[in-house]
Amino acid sequence: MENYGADNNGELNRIISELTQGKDLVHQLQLQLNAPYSSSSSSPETTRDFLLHNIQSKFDKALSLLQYSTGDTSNSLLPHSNSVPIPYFGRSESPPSFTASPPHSEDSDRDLEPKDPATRKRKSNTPRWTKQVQICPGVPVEGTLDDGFNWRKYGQKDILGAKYPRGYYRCTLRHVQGCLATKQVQRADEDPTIFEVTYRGRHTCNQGGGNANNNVMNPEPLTIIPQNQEQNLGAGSRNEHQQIVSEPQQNPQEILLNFQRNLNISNDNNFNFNTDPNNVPFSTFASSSDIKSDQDYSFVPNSIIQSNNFVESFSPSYNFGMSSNSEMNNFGGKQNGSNDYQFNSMGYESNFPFDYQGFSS
DNA sequence: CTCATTTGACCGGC
DNA sequence: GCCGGTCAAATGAG
Repeated sequence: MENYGADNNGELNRIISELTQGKDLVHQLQLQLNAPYSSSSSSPETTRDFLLHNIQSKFDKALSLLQYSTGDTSNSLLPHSNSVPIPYFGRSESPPSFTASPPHSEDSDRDLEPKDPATRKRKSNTPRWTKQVQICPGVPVEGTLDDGFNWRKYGQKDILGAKYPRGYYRCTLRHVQGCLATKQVQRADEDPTIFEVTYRGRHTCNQGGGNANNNVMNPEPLTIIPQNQEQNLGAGSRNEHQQIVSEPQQNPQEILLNFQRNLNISNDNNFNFNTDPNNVPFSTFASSSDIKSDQDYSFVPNSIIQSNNFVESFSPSYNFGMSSNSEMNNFGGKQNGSNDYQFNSMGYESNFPFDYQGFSS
């Protein structure tokens, strides 16, 4: 589905070059980290910071090149990317023919008193955008797709004409901060490995490093990928765009994904290149909550598989801090004080709340 | 005990 | 009346 012309070959070489340099830099960083205590001229921290900065720069550049080259969807490196916004997505969505819901939520108690009629109106004119996420076949989906936000499932429904039920999620900070962002997740009929994630509303919460605006505009730039875990992707809040995360099929993707596979960062702060790429299944994104302390993690620049509209950069926000959100939404089990590695630039971990049972039935 | 998920029921648009 | 979206009690996990 992709045809790479001569121009793209040139771009591709540049991308490869950048990634290769980045890989070398990672290796250097690994040596730095492994070194007991180098008596070099500069302090270890300075050297590491320097290397880190360069690595980020290389990745950034490669991503920019990649996304620049994917600007033309006909030559897209993203098999199903669609740079065209799709304001209303789905087989059953109604046009925005009625007035907007008032800002207050629909959480009022329907049993105690009549609801404000408007409270249950569909949020038809709230921002809506869809992304498609493809998972690795055979890999359990029971985990999460990390989009940098914490979601809580509030419903699931069988949709007419759809094989799989649709899951409904809302921001966990809905009650705390009045964030009205919601999302719907549905497995595609045609390809069960593809999930359609429809986001509605903007995050007004402080998830994502406390910058709501940043949340709104930033899809997930970077996701941590524990090996042997399920895919963990999602969109940050951004007005109307579509994304697809797809399995590598063409050279550039393979290159990048091999790169991803080979680049790990382990929990002891060591960067590693896997010697065996087969060790890391593709797209084994995982719930942050599933991350075990002794696991290796793979950096995956989600931006390379995102909308063509973006030129993402690796944000150096490798926040290894703990999530302090008391309303953590850890689907598949609660989590209290476990290590939440925050690799999103938004500085927040979240789980993609897939209910595998629901989506696999 | 707390909190997230499940699931049947309800609500509102069409 | 149908259907999608949401609510909230029940349930279960940690």
